[in-house]
Amino acid sequence: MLQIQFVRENKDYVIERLKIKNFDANDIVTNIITIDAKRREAQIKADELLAKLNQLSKEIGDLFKSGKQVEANSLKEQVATLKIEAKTYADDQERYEQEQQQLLVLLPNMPHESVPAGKSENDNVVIFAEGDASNMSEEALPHWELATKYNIIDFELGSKIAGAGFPVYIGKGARLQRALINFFLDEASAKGYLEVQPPYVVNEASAYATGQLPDKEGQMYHATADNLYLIPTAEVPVTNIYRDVILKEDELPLKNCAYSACFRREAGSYGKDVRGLNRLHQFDKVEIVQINRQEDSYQTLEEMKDYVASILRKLELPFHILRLCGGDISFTAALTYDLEVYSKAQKRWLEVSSVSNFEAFQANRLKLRYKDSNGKTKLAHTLNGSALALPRILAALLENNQTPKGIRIPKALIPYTGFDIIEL
RNA sequence: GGAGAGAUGGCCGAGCGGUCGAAGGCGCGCGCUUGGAAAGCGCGUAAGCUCCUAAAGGGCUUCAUGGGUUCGAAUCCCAUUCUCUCCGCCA
Repeated sequence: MLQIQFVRENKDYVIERLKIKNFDANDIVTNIITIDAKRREAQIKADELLAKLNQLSKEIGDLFKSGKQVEANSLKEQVATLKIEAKTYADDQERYEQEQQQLLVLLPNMPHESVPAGKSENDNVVIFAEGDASNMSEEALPHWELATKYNIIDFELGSKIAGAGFPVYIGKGARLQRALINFFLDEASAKGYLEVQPPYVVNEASAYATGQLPDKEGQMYHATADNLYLIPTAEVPVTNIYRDVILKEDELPLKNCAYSACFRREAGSYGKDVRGLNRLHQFDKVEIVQINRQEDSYQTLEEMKDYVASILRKLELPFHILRLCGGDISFTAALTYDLEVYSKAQKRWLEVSSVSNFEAFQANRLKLRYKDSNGKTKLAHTLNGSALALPRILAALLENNQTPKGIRIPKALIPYTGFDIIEL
């Protein structure tokens, strides 16, 4: 959520910036500013009357104490009418506040200067590429066929138990999952990220604070009996650790990593995108989160991007890094890098990580602040990224490492898997 | 799930319906003291909104959350959430 004070003081700038995201903010911003004026007007009136009420109440108290019952009672009558008046203004104020809030949450975050204009993913800019992204022979199998051939993932069995998009991993497949999770967590810990294990469900307040509610309600599984939501990413519970928190400056940067299962309804997805492991309702992911000073957040973003790249390198996967254009960047992000791995058998790039700086956009809703060296309280900048999501990594590993003998396990993973090949 | 007790500032903890944004302590910051440190002493130390060009200063709100009673609520009443104790159930 953008800060109202900033929007009020930089109306044209905000509208201009949001055009990069192909978002026409003119009407909303104009509306917000009108309501903001009314809101403050109502507050001034309400505050004035409340101040008077407080004053009179004190006088009444004093009068009672000194035994002047009659005067006290006549003051009481005055107060009665004042109260009604004050209530009207206070109600107005609250109503405007809510209206303003409802509009404010409709505004996306402003993109960073370096975000290229563009309409769709086709306008994203490749800023880095590494590894051999050539295709394999025509006999190469896509991962869903490899999964069946080697009996390591059973998609039908998952459908029987739960539904489409809930695969069952078997034997070396299951073991490989566990290896990847441990590998990712160990790498992150070595890089200074403190490991946390959060709940897999969150309450309404948490879902609102990170912006899943109200707009993405349909994308989350909802346990209605207890009004809990299954997390779509560990970002939600981990970021909420810092809801309503004021950090000390020397605690920054704050680095957390977390493994969690992630649950997404993915309503509206279809076709080749959902084939095999490409899009699941339940998947595993290790998430990295950083909280930092405003002036340091972009350096942190580079560091996080490079860190994720280093893991892909260790897994010997060909990848490239995209700077997302205005049309493809998410609602909440100011700048996002996508890391995509080349899947040689599907002959396409698979998004395996998204690393973003949200600047103060999330922190504003979260009320996540820090005291700087002057003792001033400021909104922190938040960043996060997948490091990494398992299914597509698994897909690429299976496809890219298929050989006539079996599926080769990259060196870095062997200590975790305990085997170096998946054979028939 | 049943019965009871509780929720106060960064932490501990006090708080007859008015003088309480809240005693006292700890912690933290600054200063004095010291060769330096500790101790000691002094001062300071919540957040949000708002008025003011800004600073200074003022106003309003906030003692789990939401409502209510009252001229006036941390204090009384109701609901919700959470914590603790006992019972029940149970990985």
